[in-house]
Amino acid sequence: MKRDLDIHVAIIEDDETIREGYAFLIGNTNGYKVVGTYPSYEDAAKRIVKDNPDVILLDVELPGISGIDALPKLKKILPDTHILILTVYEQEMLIFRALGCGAAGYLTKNTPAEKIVAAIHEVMEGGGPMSAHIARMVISSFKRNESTPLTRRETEILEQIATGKSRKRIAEELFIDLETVKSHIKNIYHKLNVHSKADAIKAAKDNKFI
Amino acid sequence: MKRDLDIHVAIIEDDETIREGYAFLIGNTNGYKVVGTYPSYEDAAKRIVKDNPDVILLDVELPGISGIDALPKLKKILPDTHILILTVYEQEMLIFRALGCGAAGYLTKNTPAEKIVAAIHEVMEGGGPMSAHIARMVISSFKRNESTPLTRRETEILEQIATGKSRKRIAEELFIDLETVKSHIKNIYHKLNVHSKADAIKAAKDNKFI
DNA sequence: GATATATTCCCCCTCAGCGGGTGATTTGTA
DNA sequence: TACAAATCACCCGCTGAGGGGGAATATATC
Repeated sequence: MKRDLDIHVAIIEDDETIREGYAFLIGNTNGYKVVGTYPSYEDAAKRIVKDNPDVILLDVELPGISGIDALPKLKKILPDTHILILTVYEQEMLIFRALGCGAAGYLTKNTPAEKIVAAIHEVMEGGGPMSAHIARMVISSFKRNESTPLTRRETEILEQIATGKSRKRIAEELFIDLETVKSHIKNIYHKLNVHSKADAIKAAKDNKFI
Repeated sequence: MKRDLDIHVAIIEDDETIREGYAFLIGNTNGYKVVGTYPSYEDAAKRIVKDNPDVILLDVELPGISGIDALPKLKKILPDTHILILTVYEQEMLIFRALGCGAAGYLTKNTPAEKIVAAIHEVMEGGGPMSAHIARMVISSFKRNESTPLTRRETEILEQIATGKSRKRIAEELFIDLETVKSHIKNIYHKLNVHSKADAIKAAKDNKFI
């Protein structure tokens, strides 16, 4: 067996039973090798660079520095390593923050063992494994509200406003008069019941009109 | 067999071979029933409401109205139906537009048959099935650039600017002086080589600093 | 201890932009 | 035909934005 071709996996997880369970599972799967298991980020930081894993399974609820906070630090010392979040939490905040910090995937702990191994493989192949509910939440974050009180033109102009453009510039780029833009903005404010750009943007974003 | 408990599936796909292939595959899987197959949106529009599917497999490259443009129309006449995009294209634009229009999942056509059936099931269970590469692209869209020329405070303030807030309001909300905010903004503009809010927001977004 | 860098605050200046009121016209579409 | 959407007009007050200086604190980093 060519150990060089194995996918090197590291596990950061405080619960010993779970940690050793994953290690056993992955270590005994052909093509995978566990190069390190650590109960916390602090422990991992000492040895993980020389262990040099291809993929890290990272728990979120760790003692000391949380998994989320550890993520950017790990990406810094191991830029080419893929990090898979593994957690019981399904809070949007955590998910988006993790993905924003460069997590390659996000799995919940009820994920069956064989799926975790498959996810590691998927990550190495350029995929982005996610648990079903996570994926739905991620997709939902893209979804616009289909029932907006704004007309098409109003929505368009509000989007321009949200990019910080001045009304004059919007007018120029849409080939309409400044007065027309002002008119639209006035109508937008009335419909959204706001009195400033910032509040309009916030209201529209909260309701996913834009 | 209780037909009422089957998942009702409709297929909109112009290629007859593929369409009938999917129909055969899904129709012969226990728990699934194909209630309609249509070669275009125009054809589907006539009958799909009374066929009343739970899930629609929607091709993107359709004659006449494209699948993407058909998506919002279908969501309008069948608000509770889940729509799965099935396509050969992996263009970001298309993907995000489809997800923004309320697609429940996005599969590429090289997806093996059994995975498509699994995806339909996943959609009904509240999941959001995506092909591996699609998922990675979606995840990447969340990812920030880790190397920004801006300091933490500058990034924070630029984010506030991007929400349309005035400098005064930002100062109040961050409990700092207006002059401090002005100072930071000046530094941001210098670093990004811009001279207005709009350009700063654009430059930062393009480079994923925010 | 010296050197940067980040963060904070201060003064000056000009000009364009913003928010709001009250209208009208044309163009589709139901 | 009646309605909504989109366009343009002219009024007003005022505050906000952008840019020119400079300078005092930390807090690292060397």
